[in-house]
Amino acid sequence: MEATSGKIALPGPPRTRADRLREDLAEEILSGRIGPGVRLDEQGLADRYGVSRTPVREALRQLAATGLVEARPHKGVIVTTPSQKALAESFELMAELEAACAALAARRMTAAQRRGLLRIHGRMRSLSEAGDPEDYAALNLDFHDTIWQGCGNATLAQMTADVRRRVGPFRRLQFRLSGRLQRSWEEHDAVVRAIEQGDPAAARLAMQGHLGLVGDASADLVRSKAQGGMVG
Amino acid sequence: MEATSGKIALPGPPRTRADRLREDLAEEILSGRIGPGVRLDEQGLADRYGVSRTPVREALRQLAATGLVEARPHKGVIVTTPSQKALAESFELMAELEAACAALAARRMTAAQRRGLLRIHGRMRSLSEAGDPEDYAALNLDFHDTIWQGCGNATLAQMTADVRRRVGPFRRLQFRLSGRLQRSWEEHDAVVRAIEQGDPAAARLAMQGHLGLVGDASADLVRSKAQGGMVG
DNA sequence: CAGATCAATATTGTCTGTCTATATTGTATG
DNA sequence: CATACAATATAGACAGACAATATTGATCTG
Repeated sequence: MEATSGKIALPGPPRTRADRLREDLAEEILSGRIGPGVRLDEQGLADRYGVSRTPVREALRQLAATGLVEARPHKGVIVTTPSQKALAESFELMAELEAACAALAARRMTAAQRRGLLRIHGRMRSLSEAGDPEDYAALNLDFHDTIWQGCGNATLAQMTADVRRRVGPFRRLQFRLSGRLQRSWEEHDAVVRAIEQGDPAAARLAMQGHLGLVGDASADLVRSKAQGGMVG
Repeated sequence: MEATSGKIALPGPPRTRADRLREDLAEEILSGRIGPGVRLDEQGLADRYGVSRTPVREALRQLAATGLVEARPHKGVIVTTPSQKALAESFELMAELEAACAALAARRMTAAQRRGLLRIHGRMRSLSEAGDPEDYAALNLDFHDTIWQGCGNATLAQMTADVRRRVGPFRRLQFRLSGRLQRSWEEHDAVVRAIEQGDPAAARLAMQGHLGLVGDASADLVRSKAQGGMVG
């Protein structure tokens, strides 16, 4: 998967330096190596990467357009530090998008895609029983990716993937992993069953339930309480 | 509403020339004055706007990041011409987002927001009966905007507004207006009633029905048939 | 000594000019 | 007539400089 725009699979490697720079920076930010709030100095980056300021500026503008960094005139760009509120909103948005994918997937997934989903789902069962959070998390991405692809709407799939990527670095702060694998697998199971039965509504609800946002008050709570913070 | 990023309300006017240029160009594209497929010459734009190539390039990069234009290395940027498939996908995405907004609004709208919605809804009834598509369309935006704001999730609201704005120039190509006002108002009425009753599921379904994507085969059709075309 | 005012500084925004790389076009040649 | 190659135009990138502005630090005043 490509770094910045999140395009699923591009033919050749990108050509311009600005593109490469943008992807490098995006990767460093999303992996946490650069970290929120850090200021990105134009000349410094130019020196570090051995290019002039021109491609650096273009890369930064593109990153700013994706929301990964924040640029204010004459003050430079900094890696965005989402507020608690903004994070909660993004999680909720992600849940809605994933749920929409699941609902559409229940109607449109091809037989091959369903087989693939079942295969992944089966492997995850073993990992959940064995208690292997590492590999489980890796396959988890495949699981969701299969559903995204199965929704038959590349635009929606792309947007869902993008949102998930953006909140990715902050997921660990909100989820406790240990012991949750079995629970997670059971929630996945509900999604898989709904898709198998071709029941969009059930698939939507199951996915929303999996992402922990069915009727819960957490989002509403954050919404009413947390006001301040930075942009996201 | 601001032009490019779609931010709802900014305090001061933007400062850098690149920002202004980006907004001007976005406005010209969204209003249809520039039109899909048109090539945007850097030097030409620089001359036209009395600036150097630098801010022009940055503006174009930002527009490319939003998907309004498409930039390929050494070939210049052109206004994106979404394929039929991409358009259908965007409409479906918009419907899902609007439906999510409606569902959340049913749970979270404040009393004041509900009053505002009812007020707009009432005025639209008169316009629909009078057969005034012009004013009806104008108020229609307010109607949906009220629901976006009422969902209590600014991130979701922003994304919904952005998607709607992007497909805006193409809506007229797919919708026939005359005689549809009454039907539209009735669909709105279903949404309003669901929100009034605080029924998220009903609100979601009503909104999906309003946007013409409940169980219909149009999207699936386009998906299976239309393959070619340009990016979107 | 605390606080405010203003100058020095650093960084971004922009310009100009130049050079290079690549896509396109046109021409010549087999 | 088709292909290969050269000419051209434009985008990508570089370099240096200046302007605009935010930040910082020093100075001055109460």
